[in-house]
Amino acid sequence: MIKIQEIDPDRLEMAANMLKAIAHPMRIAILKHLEGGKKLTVTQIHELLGIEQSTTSHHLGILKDKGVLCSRREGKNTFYYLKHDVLSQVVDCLERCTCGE
Amino acid sequence: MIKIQEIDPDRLEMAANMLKAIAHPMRIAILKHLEGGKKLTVTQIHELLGIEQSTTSHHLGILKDKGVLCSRREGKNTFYYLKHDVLSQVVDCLERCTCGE
DNA sequence: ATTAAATATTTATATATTTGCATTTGTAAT
DNA sequence: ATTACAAATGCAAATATATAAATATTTAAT
Repeated sequence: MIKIQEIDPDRLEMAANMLKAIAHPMRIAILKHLEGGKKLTVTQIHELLGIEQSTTSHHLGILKDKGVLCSRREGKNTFYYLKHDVLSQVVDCLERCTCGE
Repeated sequence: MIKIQEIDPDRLEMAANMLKAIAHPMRIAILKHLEGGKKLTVTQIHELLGIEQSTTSHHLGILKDKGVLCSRREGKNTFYYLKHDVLSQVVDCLERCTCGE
């Protein structure tokens, strides 16, 4: 049994940033739409969520910047998808915890 | 295969709040100290983290309010501990994700 | 080279969060 | 009842975040 976690401030900061990126209702909704390796464009997400295009782009930018999502441009479209699929499990886990209040 | 997640705005909000509560370097550090069912007092945590007593109390209050921690008073001390132990797994999972950047 | 569609950026405003100090409340001991 | 220790609260200043409107960039088609 190795104790790797001596609480490195930088890792702490990174983890917090990643979580902060996810910790927003719209961004969680985005993640849920991307579960299972799905790839969606900015427009698709903006229509699915019913929020402004620029707001959508901002949220996607945050998620990408913090290492939650990746993106790939194909012609005029940019597809976004989960970088680590486990992240959607994190969200599910959290939701289960919010259940039994 | 049941599709439970029709993305209820309230659940979304709840999950986001819980995540927001966790998404802070100091608060993640607190969770790591409480892993495995450990119970610590405000003073212990405030000394472990090297931050102000009132700041510590604030952070603990946020974590408790959002359903991440529970507390139990014993004499002059108040012990804080994880409500759902799975939450420390969430943190570990996240940290693993921050690794392979 | 123009035009149009998709995405990103800039900017401004509103709102929320973090932090520490000072204070207050709760509890136990003398 | 006074004192002492532990924890919580109110407050203010600094900082960060969210949103949307307007603008700019990128790419493809004509």
